[in-house]
Amino acid sequence: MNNEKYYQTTTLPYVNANPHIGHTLEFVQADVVARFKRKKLGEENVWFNLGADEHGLKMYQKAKEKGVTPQEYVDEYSKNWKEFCDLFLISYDTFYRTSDPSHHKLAQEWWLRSEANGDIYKKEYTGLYCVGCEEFKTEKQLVDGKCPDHGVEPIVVSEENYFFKLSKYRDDLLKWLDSGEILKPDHKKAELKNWISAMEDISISRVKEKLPWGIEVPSDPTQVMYVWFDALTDYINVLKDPTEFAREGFDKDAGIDNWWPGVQFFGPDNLRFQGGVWQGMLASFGVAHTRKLLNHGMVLAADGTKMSKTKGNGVSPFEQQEKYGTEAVRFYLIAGISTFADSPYKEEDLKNLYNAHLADNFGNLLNRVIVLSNKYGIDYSDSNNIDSEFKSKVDGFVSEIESLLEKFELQSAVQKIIELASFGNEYISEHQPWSKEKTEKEREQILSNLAYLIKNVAEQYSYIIPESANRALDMLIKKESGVLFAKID
RNA sequence: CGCGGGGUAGAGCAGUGGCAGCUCGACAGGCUCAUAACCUGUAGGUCGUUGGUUCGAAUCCAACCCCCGCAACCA
Repeated sequence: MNNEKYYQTTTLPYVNANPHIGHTLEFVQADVVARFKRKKLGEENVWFNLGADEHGLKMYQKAKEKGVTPQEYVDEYSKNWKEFCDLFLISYDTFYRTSDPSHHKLAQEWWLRSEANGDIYKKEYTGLYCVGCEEFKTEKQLVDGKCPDHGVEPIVVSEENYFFKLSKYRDDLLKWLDSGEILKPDHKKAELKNWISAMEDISISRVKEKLPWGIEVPSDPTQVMYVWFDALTDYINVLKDPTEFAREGFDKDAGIDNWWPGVQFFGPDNLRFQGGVWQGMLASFGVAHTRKLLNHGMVLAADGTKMSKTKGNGVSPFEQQEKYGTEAVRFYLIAGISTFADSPYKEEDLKNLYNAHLADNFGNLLNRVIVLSNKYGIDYSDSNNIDSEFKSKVDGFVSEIESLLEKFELQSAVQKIIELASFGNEYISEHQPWSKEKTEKEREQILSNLAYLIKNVAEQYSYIIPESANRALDMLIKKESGVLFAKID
């Protein structure tokens, strides 16, 4: 029995944001790994967490605008996020919500622990405060010294906040980052280390009067925790108390020690939070650092620049899904988008890659093997008919694919799956089982070999396109010919 | 001189001292079991610019040009 346990989490999006293509990339990447790990380690040994960050000023303001309570507001939005995950077949085990009472309790416990370690202190903070926005502004946010939204000069306000001694952990974090292959991609290390070397203590609370929607500081009811401080603790809180957040049938044994340290997926803007702030917090809590930080790239618009609302060059995951289907989008995000580097999202590429690799290469191979075997009445299901040399070649591909997946090199892994399917097409062309010269015995061996190859391709594809891959296996077993992947025009 | 990444075929990328590669796209031939598919082959690149080191540079060094991200709700 394998007792290795694997835990991974994505970042928690602000719940009032609309899911965009970057979230889709992060979730799909994480989902592919989770599905792979479940296959290798067993369902019960894999835990894939996802969730929503539900506190903060934005949520509070939006709820007020809509005339609903913040809780009602976040309930609605969390539901949308879950639907988004379902739409893209994201097989999370827990969907964590920071507005949940159990999260409040646990976040407060961590606060007290950090405080007991002498890492939290009170300090006066002075800043430019816009009364209209009810928030502090930085100099750069101002236009001609005035708030761009309200056209009013902000006033200088001082308030007392709690601060976290992040600077205390600089050396610890720098040492940890050099202790192994912690961060992917490697070239982001310089950036992170730069930031860590200069990191200062951070404000981790707000005056409750100004921001009633948050978690109370345990020792001071006039203050609430700053969203980052509470939200980040989710990654380990869920391991303590998963009951409220788990999918039906979830029965994983809880406890940090069983599952942590885990693997974290996050985007480019989160590098300093996940790699710096959160790691400092973990050190303060006396909990191990993250096992692996996976920093995916940014999905850029087709012209290679950042997607933005003002430029109107954004790509909506919902539109893409409607246009091409869930699995085509999933496939493109893994096969066409660089796993760790910034990449442009081009619909033309999505179509080409889908047509070339799924319809023409794999889908067509599947169909031709089934049609041939039906035509000649061949049973390819007997594994004794598989040629051993052929089998070891296929197995070699599979082990290469798996070792790439172990290293989270998702795009390279798909390339290998594609190569394996191509090998099938080359093989069938070379051996021509349709030729009149072939004996039944020869046809049986050729088609058995190919059936074995197809089965393996489908199994590897099942992490990326789970529904189609299962359908492929089903068609193969039932010898049911047909078009599995229709071409996209 | 804020920090970091990048500039290689029409497109997306790999290649960190030894004959310029991969996928897609384009084109030609072959095959006919198959989804106008598949197989084989062809075309297409002064590797951002200039200078240097070297027997030899896409790769190392220097300077410069250009693009992108972060710094500012945002994966």
